[in-house]
Amino acid sequence: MVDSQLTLTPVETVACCSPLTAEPLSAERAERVAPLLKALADPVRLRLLSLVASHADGEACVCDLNDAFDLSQPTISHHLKVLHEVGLLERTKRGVWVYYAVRPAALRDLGALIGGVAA
Amino acid sequence: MVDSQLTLTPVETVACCSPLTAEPLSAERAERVAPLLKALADPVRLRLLSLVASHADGEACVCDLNDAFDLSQPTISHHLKVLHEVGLLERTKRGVWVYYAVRPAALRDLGALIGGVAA
DNA sequence: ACTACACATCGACATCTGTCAATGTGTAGG
DNA sequence: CCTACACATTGACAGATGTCGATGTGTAGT
Repeated sequence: MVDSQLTLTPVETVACCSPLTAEPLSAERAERVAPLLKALADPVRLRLLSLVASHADGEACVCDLNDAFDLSQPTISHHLKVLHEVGLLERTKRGVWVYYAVRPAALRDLGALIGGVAA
Repeated sequence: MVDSQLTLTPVETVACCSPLTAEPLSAERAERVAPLLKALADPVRLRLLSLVASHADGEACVCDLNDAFDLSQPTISHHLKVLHEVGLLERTKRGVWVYYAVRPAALRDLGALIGGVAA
């Protein structure tokens, strides 16, 4: 596993092309966009992403995120992994702590794809 | 069942407030936004929505949509129902045919929520 | 080394989801 | 009425998903 350095994350395949409403989405592109939306389509992950995004330096420690939910630590870890694998969250380890940060471009592109705002 | 006349569709609960990145999403709001994204988070439904949106008059007959996929008619009907229930698609019956049309505002608001463009 | 801590992974489980074949419902023509 | 057609609903089933407890991994302090 080389992580997102060499492999193209789903989010990177969205940063192009016209919005949903402009022309029929090809089957291939739909298959690549869907996982991104699937990653977002969960209340906990939505809140996690929002929490990280609206944090002070645009990043948040897992320990903080854990405390914000009535869920087990493995569950939070799982959700963060999903958001990370899809390319919506960056992962940085500093000492014992792990920090997640949003990729603003990812959200912007996805929003444009759905909302129809010119990319 | 009174349909979307009296009950508030998920999509209508999104048309407000600040984007994900502005401030932490409340648990309640996350619970209401997630179903919308869940409805979108499927390759077939993405293509259906895109097909309808980019159709001539902004609406498309189910018969046309059926032909665009290698899926059974009930399956397409199911996906259209999901998109309709969540408020992304309007449903109109004319004679024997049923036409679906996108709600532009719904997509715009959802895109703004994700993309961070001011609502 | 040992312990404590932060986080990830694993295995198991109940629930949700996409799909189909079969059937139902309503509309229009003969 | 009876048939044909467009679409919806139902029931069933395999596969995906969210959750947890238990365990693994790596880092830092004593």
